[in-house]
Amino acid sequence: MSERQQADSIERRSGVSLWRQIADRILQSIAAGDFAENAALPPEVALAERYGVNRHTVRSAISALVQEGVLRAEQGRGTFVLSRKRLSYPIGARTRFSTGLQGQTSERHIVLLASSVEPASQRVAEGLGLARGAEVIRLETRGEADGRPVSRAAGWFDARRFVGIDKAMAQTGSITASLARFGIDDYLRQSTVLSARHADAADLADLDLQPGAIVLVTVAVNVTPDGQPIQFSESRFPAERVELKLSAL
Amino acid sequence: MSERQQADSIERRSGVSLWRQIADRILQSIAAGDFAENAALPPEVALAERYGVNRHTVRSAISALVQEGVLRAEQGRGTFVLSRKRLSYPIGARTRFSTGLQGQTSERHIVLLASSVEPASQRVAEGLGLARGAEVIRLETRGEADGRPVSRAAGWFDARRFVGIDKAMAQTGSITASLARFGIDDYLRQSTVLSARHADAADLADLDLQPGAIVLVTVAVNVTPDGQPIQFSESRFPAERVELKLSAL
DNA sequence: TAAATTTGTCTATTGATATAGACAACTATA
DNA sequence: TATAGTTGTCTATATCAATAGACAAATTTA
Repeated sequence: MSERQQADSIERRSGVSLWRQIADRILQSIAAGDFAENAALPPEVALAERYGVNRHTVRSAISALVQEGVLRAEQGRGTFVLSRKRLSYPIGARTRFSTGLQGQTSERHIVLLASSVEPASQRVAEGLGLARGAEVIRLETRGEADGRPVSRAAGWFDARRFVGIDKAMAQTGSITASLARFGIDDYLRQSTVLSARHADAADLADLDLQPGAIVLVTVAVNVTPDGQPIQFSESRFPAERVELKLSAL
Repeated sequence: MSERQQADSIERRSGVSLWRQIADRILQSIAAGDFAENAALPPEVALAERYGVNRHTVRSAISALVQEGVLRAEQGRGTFVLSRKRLSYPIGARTRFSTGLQGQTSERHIVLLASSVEPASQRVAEGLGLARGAEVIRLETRGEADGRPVSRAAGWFDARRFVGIDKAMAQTGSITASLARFGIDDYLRQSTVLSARHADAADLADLDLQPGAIVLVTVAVNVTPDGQPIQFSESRFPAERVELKLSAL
């Protein structure tokens, strides 16, 4: 955002409090690289002037970001960027969790939170090419990198074809490895629909977000190389920690 | 979102007012197809109960959406969806504006808002493979569909190679047609980085949004079939009106 | 026509948000 | 060791957001 002016004005009586808007701006600034690692933010009075608000309002914004682990404030010294760069999450024909984040983080893994068998809803059935109401297995997972949640996904699989995939997932911690047990060595992403919205209560808990945060939502279908649908998924990413990099589709 | 519970609870003292959160939910519901065209929303008391808030809070949310042109309230009858489905904006190797939206809208076009010559910033230079500070032409455009803004983009081109592309764009109203004048019959999308954030003051004005809205941001590079970069762009989409569909090829 | 349903308006009260000013506490530096 | 610069805490006040209740106005249905 280096070309655009740092938005001069902030919207009042908008439904979004000023401190949250300012916190968003600061996050954007950091993500845009306006501050070096461990650099000091401008002093509170300067920020207050820049955004045209009271110093206390800036303090509210900063304290939210401190709580979030993005900033560290030291009395007498200043407020410093703890530099949490946004992860660049690749999406392409062969989207995989751990391979995609290689090099960006030292540690990453998927946790299986829950699994269940349920009748397929309309859109799941459509995505998987099953009859509505057919039994599907749902896996609820969370992706973590360096101890911070970076994704929260629900994946649906044909229950008749993938009996026990929940246990495989629990053991291996990998969708790819689990599918391999069913003879699927390769799969491709057929389609991805992407949207964004405010985090709801579930997102806040799942992704360890502060209220008012934004989540990126992808709805995708994975297929075998010959076009047979095997997985329907809805994933949510915290927009403040993740960007999606669309590569060679 | 048919599988997920209609968010049980709403976040309080979050920096985002309850009425805005509820307005967001209603928009999601509509986009998810929970209401048919011209269908009536549940009555205010029912919505209040569902979201666990006072009826007046629901009314604030509804009045914001009425102002936005999404709903129409009629005393004694109910509140009706004016059905503005989200456009599905395709992104793939051959992303074009007007072809992509075919069939979804009756009318669509790009307006050239401004153009200028400027030295390339760091990221523009990198994207176009030029030296930092090299002269580039910037085109500011807005995409409209059925009279509503659906995108707002800045595109940068090598000023030495594309002399007069601003005039071509003004005449043709099409990037593709303008590039054709420079002998470029085909181009591909090399990379796209996607993020989301709250709309800033400029977004609100450019995209005719209400404060608190969310914008999807893509930063992309277009190249000729032999890999020569020709365009660097940053586009912003109103998340409430647009979803991005990532298509293979 | 009467009753039920639904949106619209009004008053009142409480808590969160934002502004304002003053001063304490801590740090770096001249 | 002063001094300037910075974050932390406190009090006070005004405005916005949310709740609560009552009733009016319009529409649909029995």
